Amino acid sequence: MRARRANSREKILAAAAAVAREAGPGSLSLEAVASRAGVSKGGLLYNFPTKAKLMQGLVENYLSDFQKALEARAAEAGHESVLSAYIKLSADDCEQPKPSASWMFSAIAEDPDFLTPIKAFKRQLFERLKEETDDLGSLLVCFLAIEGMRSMNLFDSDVLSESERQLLVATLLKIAG
Amino acid sequence: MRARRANSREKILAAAAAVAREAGPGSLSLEAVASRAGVSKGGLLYNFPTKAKLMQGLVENYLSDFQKALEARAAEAGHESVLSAYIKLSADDCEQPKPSASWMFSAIAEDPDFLTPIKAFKRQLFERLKEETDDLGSLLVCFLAIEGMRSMNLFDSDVLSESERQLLVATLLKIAG
DNA sequence: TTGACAAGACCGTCCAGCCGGTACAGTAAG
DNA sequence: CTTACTGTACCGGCTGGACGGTCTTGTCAA
Repeated sequence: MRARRANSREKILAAAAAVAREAGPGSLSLEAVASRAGVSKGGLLYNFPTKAKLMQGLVENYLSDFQKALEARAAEAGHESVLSAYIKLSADDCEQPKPSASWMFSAIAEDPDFLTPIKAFKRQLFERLKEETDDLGSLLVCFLAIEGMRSMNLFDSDVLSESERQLLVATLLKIAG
Repeated sequence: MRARRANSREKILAAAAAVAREAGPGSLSLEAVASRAGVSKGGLLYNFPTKAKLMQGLVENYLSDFQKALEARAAEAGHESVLSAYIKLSADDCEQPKPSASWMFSAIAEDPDFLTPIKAFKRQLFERLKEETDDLGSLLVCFLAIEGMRSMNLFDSDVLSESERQLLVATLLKIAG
């Protein structure tokens, strides 16, 4: 299990995300990822026997990172609700001009089912948010607005200006109470 | 311009959307589209000399359809605002369980720039909505929530139940005033 | 007959996955 | 200590197949 020089697995995952972000989701080939990770193609295939496994690894990595970040935010003092934590986390995520998850498009092209765990995660998160409020309408609006913000970031959409995004987040936090 | 049997161009566009929707965005090849459209590959390439042109046609077709539908809604009696029309139109669009625009993923994989006209269109729409209200915060929330709803539909996400979506739309219409 | 349009074989390119190698760490017998 | 063996981590050339785009050969309406 231990790697001799470094953890190739993580390097490869990071490289895959970088390639998709910088060269476009259509350019996410095994060779490109291997080269970017400073690993040979054979080495990549050793860690991820198949491209599907690589995609799966990307999804799992993304989800566990997200989970960790959300938990950290929610545990911070001064957060009255998980929803607020989610809003702030998403706002920070969308701060970055470059979409960090373009690899999702590659995954969808490969097989739409790769996103199933992400859908399940979102539903789970939604259920959790439902438990801490009695105003389902407001929650829905907030939840979907965040979804919209994330989606725009994913599509690298500069439809909203910086100040508009800030106003949006402020308004959402007010609604969230 | 006139076609001998039917309008091949539209048939091809529809076939492309159908292939992306049913076989997955990764399966949108020229041969698959041609076959689905009941046209030979040569015939397809006659109408769209290149795959890029086909994608472009898909985008333009989508945008003009959307524009027409929105204008029709906005012109209907009883609509007090374009925002309401946009909300209702989007609600109806998302009624269909199958995402009608999976081809967008193929376009992104081909070249993310294909979506530039869509971004421009959205910005334009947003500017238009801004002019009919003085509550920018509420508009942002509504606009992004719609974006989120559309995004979930696009990703074929069944995160929200039917009744939840209805409540969402009702709440949005209330916010929109 | 002609020319607009369609057919599909064909070519070059690209890529996922395979496979035969290499290097090295740990183990253990002599 | 040394030699032989084993399993892990990684390398990179190869191949078979798929796909985009070209080209030649039809075909049918006027």
